[in-house]
Amino acid sequence: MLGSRVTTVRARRSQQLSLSTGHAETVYIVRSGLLVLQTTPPGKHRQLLTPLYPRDIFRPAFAPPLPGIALTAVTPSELWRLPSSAFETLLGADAALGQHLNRQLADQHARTILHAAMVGGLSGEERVASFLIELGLRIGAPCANGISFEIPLSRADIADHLALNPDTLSRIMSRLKARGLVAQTSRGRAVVPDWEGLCRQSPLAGALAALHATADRRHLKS
Amino acid sequence: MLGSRVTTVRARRSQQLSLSTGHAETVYIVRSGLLVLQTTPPGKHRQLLTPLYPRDIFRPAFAPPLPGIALTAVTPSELWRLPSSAFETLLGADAALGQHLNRQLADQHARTILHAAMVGGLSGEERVASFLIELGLRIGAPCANGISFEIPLSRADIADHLALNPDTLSRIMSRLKARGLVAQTSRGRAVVPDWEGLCRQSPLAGALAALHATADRRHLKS
DNA sequence: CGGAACGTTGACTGTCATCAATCTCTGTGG
DNA sequence: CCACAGAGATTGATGACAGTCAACGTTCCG
Repeated sequence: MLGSRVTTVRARRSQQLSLSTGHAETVYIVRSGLLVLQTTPPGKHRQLLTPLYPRDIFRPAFAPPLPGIALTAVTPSELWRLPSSAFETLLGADAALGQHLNRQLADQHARTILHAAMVGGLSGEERVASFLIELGLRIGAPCANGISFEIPLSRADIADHLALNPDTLSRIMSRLKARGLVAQTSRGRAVVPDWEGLCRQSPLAGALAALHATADRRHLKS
Repeated sequence: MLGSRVTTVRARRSQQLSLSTGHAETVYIVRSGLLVLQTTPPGKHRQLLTPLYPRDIFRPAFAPPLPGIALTAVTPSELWRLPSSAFETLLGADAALGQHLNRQLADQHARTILHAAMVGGLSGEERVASFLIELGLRIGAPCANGISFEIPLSRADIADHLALNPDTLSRIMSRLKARGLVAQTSRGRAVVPDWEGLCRQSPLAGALAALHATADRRHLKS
């Protein structure tokens, strides 16, 4: 019934999606790929505020009016775009669907709060551990030596997400590698040989598992 | 029509509202007062994650499953409590009302992201300035010497909200006072003689104004 | 093979947390 | 009304952690 109002949008790596289409607000729903909401204040470091995974819902109204705010694709992505009026119809149309969407929105809200708790309360090392745990839960797959996953973000991206300096991030990663908690196979790919050990590095591991573990990844919840 | 399912709840200062009522999730709507979502991880500092102002909506699902998470009243507060099923009926029942509630939820989401940007990207002094701006926008009133408002939180509360140490916060406040950007009349009450000057201390002043200025406080937006 | 982007590492600097001593409010009881 | 006690706030000294700058190493591209 809403088919005609839904557009499929494809975004290349680093492509930015417009947030302010003026009067008619649009809603995006991520189908595949990874995007981030980022801001670049003048004279300050860029910040990656919120990662968006498949099934996540994004409305421009979620983005505070910060200078240089933009929704950017980290990996090639596919999204649905629909007018917010259509989205709100969806929320009300079918009770089960509406409940599901509300649940999804609440989850995303909780993830944002969790990120604030991470950045505000944890040391650099704990933040990096938490980030690796999040990635492992989201895109990790068990392999011979442990849990393996692609790291789709560059060093600078990760640093900007964790409120760290790229140099500091590099040091922390070296320390984690020295302690055998992570290993790097190739550029942009990591293996976690000791998942439990990594989880012990982050006081928020439990909350991360609750919010990021999907049905097919419960094996990581330990 | 939903009257029978809405309960009015009163909370005293420091009173905690239960988050996990088990199966039937409840939704709170703040009528008056000020509350915060806080967490107290074992062996770590408490964190005040999100302040809740009148008209704000809170669902337990917004709270990530952190250790010691609780919704706490900072000042005596009054809330409406209703089952989440009733809330979702509200969302769908009336298009205008649903749109308004969705807009409110999006605003709160944006505020949470903004807080993460504050804690992650600003120096201690900028964070304190941002906090004072937020309070001024929310509860400030013009008076003879500038904008005046009550500070409902204790020093330790503010520090936990801004991811600062209470001692450091005290130092920063002293510096701001020395520069004439804030003044204290009595305990727990502040006056901002130079609103513009204070806004210049925070790179996020504009975003704060957009998200916190209510219709009757546009005079502060400058 | 060369160049550019990215990552690593060391030395130094600045900011903020910690600890401890002192001071200031506020409420209470004599 | 004053003295006192206790909590909270201020301030100084010190140390740990993360940011900055700079040099060097790696990877990936033409």
